[in-house]
Amino acid sequence: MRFLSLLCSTSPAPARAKRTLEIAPAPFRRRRSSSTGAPAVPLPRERRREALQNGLFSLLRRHGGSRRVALQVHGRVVASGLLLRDLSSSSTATLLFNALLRCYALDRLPLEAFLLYKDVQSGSLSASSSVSFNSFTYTFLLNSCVGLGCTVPGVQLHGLTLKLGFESHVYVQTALVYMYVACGSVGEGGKVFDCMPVRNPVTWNVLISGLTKWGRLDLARSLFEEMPVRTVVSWTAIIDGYTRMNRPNEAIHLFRKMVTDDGIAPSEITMLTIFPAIANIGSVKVCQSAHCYGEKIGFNSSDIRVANSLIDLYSKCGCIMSAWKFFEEITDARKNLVSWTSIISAFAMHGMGEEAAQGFDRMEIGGLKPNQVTFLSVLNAFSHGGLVEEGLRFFERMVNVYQLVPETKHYGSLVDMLGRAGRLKEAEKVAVEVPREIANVVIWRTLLGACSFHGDVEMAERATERILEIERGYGGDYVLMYNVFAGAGRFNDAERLRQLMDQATASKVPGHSLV
DNA sequence: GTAGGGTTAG
Repeated sequence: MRFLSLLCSTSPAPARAKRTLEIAPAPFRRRRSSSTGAPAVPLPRERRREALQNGLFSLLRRHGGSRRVALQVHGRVVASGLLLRDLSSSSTATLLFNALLRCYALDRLPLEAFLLYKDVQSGSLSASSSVSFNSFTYTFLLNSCVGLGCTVPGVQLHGLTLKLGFESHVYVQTALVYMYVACGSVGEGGKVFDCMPVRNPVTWNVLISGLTKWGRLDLARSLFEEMPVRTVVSWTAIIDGYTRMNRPNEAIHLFRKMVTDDGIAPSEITMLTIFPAIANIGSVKVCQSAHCYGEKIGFNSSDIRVANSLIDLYSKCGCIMSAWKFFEEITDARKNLVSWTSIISAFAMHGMGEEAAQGFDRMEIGGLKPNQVTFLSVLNAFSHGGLVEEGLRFFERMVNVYQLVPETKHYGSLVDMLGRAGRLKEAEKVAVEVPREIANVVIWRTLLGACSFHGDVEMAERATERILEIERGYGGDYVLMYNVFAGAGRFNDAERLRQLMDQATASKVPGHSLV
């Protein structure tokens, strides 16, 4: 574990760090007078320590988002015993300690946060504690708990904060609501919320976002209507809820309402939230006006995520040329891996395998390293474009050159690609070779589809067997298999299957077109 | 020196 090696290390910086960050003034370096070159009088110990604390603190502020810097500062704190000693309570020490916790909370590193807290609390870092815990400490610790996926440490902190008298502290209580709902304990979060004597918009937003995240859209909506002051975050959260629940028209309606009724300007995040809703309704006109708005307000050029999402949006609205044109307008320096993956996936959607391959090559030349998502997009492009040999070659490259472990979807794409091309034996071989831990029904369903298309009855039976081993309730499988039997003239088998389907009480939802 | 919404696959 990186943290433990840090603790044991005598070196102030973690071994993995590429370079040690320069902090002025350095702790044990003697200053030289600039005029004479003679050593200056060393600062008193306390002042020297405070200077170092300040240096580390401002370093954290400047590089707040960097995990490497946080770990380095942590290492420095441990190695130099900075939070230790017989000082009376020092505000700088507390400041530094909290800032470090904040970094861990933002970076979702609960373990590091708790170890730091424990060390200070137990006194191994603070002989008579120069650090005093305050509301900030508990806010950050609670935020660190998010992502643990369990509320146990959070519940303990909850008790502790009550004991310490933070029961009406808005920040601490809001952090509690956040911790509970983010960990899935929506009811507990609601209880804390209900008991709060004072709330602010963030408190409401935290609860609303948590509710939409867990699909409780109606409850979120009523809170949204009830809240006294709605900010852009509130609107974004509720819009996102509708988008996720596949209710794009309501999402777009709310977006318009936000701008016209409340006069609130959408943020970058609001744009990111509304794009999938626009893609869902597939309106080129709305897509274009979203593009224009982004240009006007500057999001398209200031935030690469907005630009990337626009590529995807154009593509999903059927405008591959606009997607391509917009992509090309982004300067190479701004394009990141997601930009390239988005355009490759756009080509994939439109069956343009050659273009996807060219895009991939250009990306590689530009020095970007593809990930699993990039490869999945490329494979899908080859599958939809019928470029089987290229697909197999890229799969091999993904595993051997880039050392990426294929996921179920990569195998699924291969099966689809081989199956479409009628190379059923190879497709079945891939399906059989999928590691057991990640094998799923989709792989076999894909193969069954290909068998049905190419009329291979025996293989279709084998695929159906595999599907039924895993899942029995999906009527589509029976229908496909029925068609295979019927197509081969094996009407008795077809009838037997239909009875089997009735027994399994599988139901097939009748197909319908949205167009 | 606090807290909240986050781009690509499907």
